[in-house]
Amino acid sequence: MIDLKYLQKNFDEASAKFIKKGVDAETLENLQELFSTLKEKNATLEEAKAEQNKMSKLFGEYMREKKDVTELKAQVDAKKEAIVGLQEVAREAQEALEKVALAMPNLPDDAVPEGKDEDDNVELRKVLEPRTFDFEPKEHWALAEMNGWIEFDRGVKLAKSRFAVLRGQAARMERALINFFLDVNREKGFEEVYVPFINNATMLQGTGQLPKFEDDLFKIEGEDLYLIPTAEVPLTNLYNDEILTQKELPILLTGYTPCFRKEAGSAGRDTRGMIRQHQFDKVEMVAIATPEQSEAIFKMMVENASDILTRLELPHRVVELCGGDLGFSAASTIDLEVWLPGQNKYREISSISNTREFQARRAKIRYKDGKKNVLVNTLNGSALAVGRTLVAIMENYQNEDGTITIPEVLKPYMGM
RNA sequence: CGGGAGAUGUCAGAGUGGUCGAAUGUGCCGGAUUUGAAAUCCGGUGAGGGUUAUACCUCCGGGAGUUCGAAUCUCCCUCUCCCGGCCA
Repeated sequence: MIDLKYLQKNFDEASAKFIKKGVDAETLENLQELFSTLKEKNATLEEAKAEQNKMSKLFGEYMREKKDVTELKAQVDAKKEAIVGLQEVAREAQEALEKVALAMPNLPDDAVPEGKDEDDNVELRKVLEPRTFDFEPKEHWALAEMNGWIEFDRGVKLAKSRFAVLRGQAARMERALINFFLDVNREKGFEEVYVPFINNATMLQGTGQLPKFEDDLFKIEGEDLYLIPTAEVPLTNLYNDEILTQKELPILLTGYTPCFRKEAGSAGRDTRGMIRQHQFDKVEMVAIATPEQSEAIFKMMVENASDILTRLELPHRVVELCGGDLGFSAASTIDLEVWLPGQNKYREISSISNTREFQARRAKIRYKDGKKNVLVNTLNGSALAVGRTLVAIMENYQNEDGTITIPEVLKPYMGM
């Protein structure tokens, strides 16, 4: 959630920033209006309540002194009636504000490049040269079929489209990758955590998936529960509504979870292969930090994800997202894109974001700085998306006969 | 799923209609004592909103109700613990 007090006090500055992220000025004005209305209605209501409280106290005194209370009672009754109306007005103002405020994206950092979509993202650097092939490299779905690694049709049979089955070596490599990622993250100081794959609506609101993106989530029927779309949700919300001590920050967490996404709105995109599935594995990094710590941790997280790709000898590039391509909760994001020779392009394999206080404000995650409670900064990033890594290995490590060489670093993880 | 008990501040735990945002202990912070530490003593210490700052409002699991007044009474829900069933 954005800081409404900041918006109220620095309206022009905030508008300029929001425009970078594609929010129009009208929405902002509306929001500011709703906020000041709420404050006004609340003030009126509270004043009335104060009067009622005062009279009730007096009532107690009258009783003790055995004075007549009929007149006082009439007064309180009248006040009570008035309060009911005022309460309704205040509640409506509250709801109107929340509806708009919870749907507002985060403000982008000042350093975020201008731009409206992924074409305006800025490539920061390339890591490792793509290999040159003396044959036509195949796409992963062709390799999957040749090796019997992935069964798309049976995945569809078991569930529906965009589900797949991994078999034999592919299934083992999936598991090897998870272990490899967790081990590297642990080396870098992240604590390994195992969490529920189903979270309640409050948690989903805390990290920003709800209320705006309900259509992207798998909901459990008849329950207030959702399959998680990313481990960012449970890992960050581990500290939902908590006040941490400054000593324990930063908290660095890593965890493996499957992720479930409806992929609403991406009909027709990446329908072939394993790039975009309803269920996929991911190892996630999450950091809870003070505002002073968050920048350095952000860089460290990017380096770590890049390092994992390097250890797998997978060529990739580091891309800074422009304002228009930033996700809902992010103040700044760096994507890692891995080279896919079969598709002849770079594809996203990791996305690392600093949400600053945006999620912390929604999820009420604070720390004690002296006497004051201060919102933390929360950061998250993949290290890495497992299915897409498997795809990248297949395409980059393919041989002319369609076989796939196992990357050196994975051999111990696959009992080789 | 069936039976019983419970939900209060960091935690433990009192409070059963007004002077209770809440005793006491504990934890934490500051200070005294000490060469330093432990022990001891003194002081401070829940959250959210609101205000320049006070006032003031809200919160004792959540919601609805009774009452001039609710942590305290009534109803519903959720969760936790114990016993039993089922079960990886």
